Amino acid sequence: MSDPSGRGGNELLFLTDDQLRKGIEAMFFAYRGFTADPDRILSERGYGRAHHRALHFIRRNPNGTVGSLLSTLGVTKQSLNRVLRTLQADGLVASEVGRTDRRERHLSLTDTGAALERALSDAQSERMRAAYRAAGPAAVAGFRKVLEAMMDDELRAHYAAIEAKGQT
Amino acid sequence: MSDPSGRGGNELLFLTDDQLRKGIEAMFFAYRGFTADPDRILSERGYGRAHHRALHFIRRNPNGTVGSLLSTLGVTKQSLNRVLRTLQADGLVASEVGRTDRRERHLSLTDTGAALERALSDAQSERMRAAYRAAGPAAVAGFRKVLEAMMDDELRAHYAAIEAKGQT
DNA sequence: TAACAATGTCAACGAAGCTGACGTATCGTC
DNA sequence: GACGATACGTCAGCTTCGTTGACATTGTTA
Repeated sequence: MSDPSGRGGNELLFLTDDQLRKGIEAMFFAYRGFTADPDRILSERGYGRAHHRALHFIRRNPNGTVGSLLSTLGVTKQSLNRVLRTLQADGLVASEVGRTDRRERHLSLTDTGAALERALSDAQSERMRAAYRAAGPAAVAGFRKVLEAMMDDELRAHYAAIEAKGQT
Repeated sequence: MSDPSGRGGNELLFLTDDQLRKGIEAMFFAYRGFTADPDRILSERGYGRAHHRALHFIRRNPNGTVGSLLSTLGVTKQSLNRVLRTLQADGLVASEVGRTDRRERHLSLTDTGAALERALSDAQSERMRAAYRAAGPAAVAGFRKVLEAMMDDELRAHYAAIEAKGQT
């Protein structure tokens, strides 16, 4: 902030220890806000953040296999399976045997599943929208740029692949 | 939604559903990267993310009380106590009876505690620095702006109070 | 047919959050 | 000086969500 814009040398002012620390703390506090709204909805219905993530990425990649979901989420199959089992039992997620490879299971949201996903997504988007609006387009571009640079290489590949698929 | 971008008005393009979703996913993947490096160090020593947070904020506010730490971390005292107990037992954190109010306990890092905190902080800062450098000063300003707008009001107050204290 | 791959599941464990209840020391106030 | 509030610690028990390890089932492929 407040770049003294003096002259030459302190284009590096933003790499100060203090600036880095502020970034770290901002990330910490912002992530709490980021998850707060969906968490409320989820806990009302007896679900947790893990269910949210599963719903989100199933919607993002309908009819994707369990394996692909596993690798975007980055958890063990045992952990995912626990979540998936309850979502299927509750009729939010449907699983279909693969056509070409019958070992695979392809996951999709049922109508009720899609409804919950939408409720969660709306809550989170709403906060995002407010933040975006408050910060303005230029800030948003910077925001995305820094976040992308912060990912692990492997995660960035996932991210890029997902984003490339285009939107809704 | 999905502003057909008819004509003039798409300074609002950044508020598109698709843009918001990308922001959400970027946040998800970036946070994983954000915590990855410290997590590695911590698990080597048998600690978790909760210990990291405690060490971080104790260093940030040396001789702060347990209560103040409690409210910046936003967890219950039982949860914090479990962490604090091990950190004290391992000689990383010192607790001193308050001078004016003897009910209070004031927390500080010992030398070994400070050393671990520094190791964690360095790892995290390193990634932050790389991301900042890759994204550039303008992006960093935007990054911080959006993050601050994303916090809960109450958290933003905490954040502001902490940042106001100036740096190391 | 044999090897490998994709998935599901049982069991056990650990980290880290939560609620509720209770104890102790201390402060402040009537 | 007694009493209620405050700051902190702690016991017990529960939940979510991650982990490892082992094993079965079903299919694909060489």
